[in-house]
Amino acid sequence: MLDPSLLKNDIDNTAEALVSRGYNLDVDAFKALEGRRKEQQTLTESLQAMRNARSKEIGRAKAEGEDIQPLLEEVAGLSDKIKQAEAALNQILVELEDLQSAIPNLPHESVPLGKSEDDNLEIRRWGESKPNPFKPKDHVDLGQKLGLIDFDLGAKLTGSRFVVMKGAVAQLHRALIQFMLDLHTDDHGYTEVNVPYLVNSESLYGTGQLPKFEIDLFAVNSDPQYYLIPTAEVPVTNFVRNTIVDESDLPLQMVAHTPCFRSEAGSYGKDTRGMIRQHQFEKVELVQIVKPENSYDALERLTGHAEKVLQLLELPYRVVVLCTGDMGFGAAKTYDIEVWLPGQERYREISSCSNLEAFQARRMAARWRNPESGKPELVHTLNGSALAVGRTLVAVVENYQQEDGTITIPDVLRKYMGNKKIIK
RNA sequence: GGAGAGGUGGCUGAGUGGUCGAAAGCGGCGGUCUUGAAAACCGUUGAACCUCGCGGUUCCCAGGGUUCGAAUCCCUGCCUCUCCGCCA
Repeated sequence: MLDPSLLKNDIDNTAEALVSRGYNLDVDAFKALEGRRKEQQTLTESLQAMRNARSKEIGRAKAEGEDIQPLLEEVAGLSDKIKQAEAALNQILVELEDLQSAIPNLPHESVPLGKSEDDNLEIRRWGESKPNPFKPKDHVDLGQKLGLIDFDLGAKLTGSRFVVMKGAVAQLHRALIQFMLDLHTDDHGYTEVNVPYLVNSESLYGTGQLPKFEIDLFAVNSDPQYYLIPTAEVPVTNFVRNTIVDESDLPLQMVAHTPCFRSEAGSYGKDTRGMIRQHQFEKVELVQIVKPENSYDALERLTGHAEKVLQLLELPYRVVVLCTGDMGFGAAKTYDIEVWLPGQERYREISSCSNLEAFQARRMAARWRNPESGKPELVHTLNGSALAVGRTLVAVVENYQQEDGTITIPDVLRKYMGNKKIIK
């Protein structure tokens, strides 16, 4: 949600800034609706004020033993009028809310202009893909040859875009999770949290998935309706929904490992091969709740925390800053980290680190008390994958493959795998 | 699943249907005192929205209802706690 005062007082500039990310705000419709709101609110509140004053008078008159009948007659019908006015106002407020909750965040000034991922800007690379003396296989072939990654079984149990990992690959998957959690808690100062995988619609509204992106979610047939989380960002960021955080508790830095569930509506035929795009995958997610003045420093650090995982795994990667047209709905600025996949001979997204500024905080009413103003003010929220576990596993398998199809286990993971050195 | 109790400001906790946005205490902030601190004392201290301002509106878990008027009465839902049953 954008600052409503931007829409009320500076809507033309705001609309222009939104165009850069491909969103066309209907300025005239908004202005008209906002005008109606103002008018109806003034009317409603003056009727309410009248009722309050008269009711007080009646109370006083009754206490003094006066005849209140004339006063009662005077307010007859007022109550109905107020109800009508309130209903009309609520109708307008709902329309305004619908409109406002569908508007994406404004991009930060440092974000490059662009229309699609082709306009994203690479800002650094780390590591080099080892020149292979043999033609590298992709993780599907490798996994099948080892008999440890079974897509057919996943499809039998559930359907397409599900997978079963077995034996040492399942163990590698678990080792990656533990390695990442230990790194972020021990070295980067995050608090590990374990959270629900089902959330309510309020939480999804708070982080921006609802109401606009319901189609991307899996819903559970429950009453009230619950949804499977598409990312740990949802439950963890919502820790601070409707709360005023103590200044001394900021920044909040939390790390969670969860499964993530995505319907992948609209990506039919995309990445159908392999584990890159699954309906269910696991992720280690970083979330920070910070003072506004610190949020861009925090974004750099958070991105660095995600990069550190790849560095320790010695996986080559690059960092790109997303252009205005390619950013997610709530993001003001996003860095994607892309890992080198020899099987595809290209970099693929393995992490996305975003500063949402006050966009989610406003939807969530997540605030802190600023001692300078003495007032509650909105916090800034950030999140980033560190990392997507399934894709990291793919990267390890493909980058550490040997000519005979076996996989060397990265040094930092061996202690989590009984000091095993190789998967064969 | 059965029986009961309860949800009020940062926290604890009062609140006969009518100056209640709400007593009191704690905490926070400011001050007096003190070499400094503590203690004591005095004052102050919820949020959102409308308005240049005066001021106004809304909010006592949520949503409905009764009433001229609801924190207070009624209905529904959600959540918490206690006891019983079941259960990983």
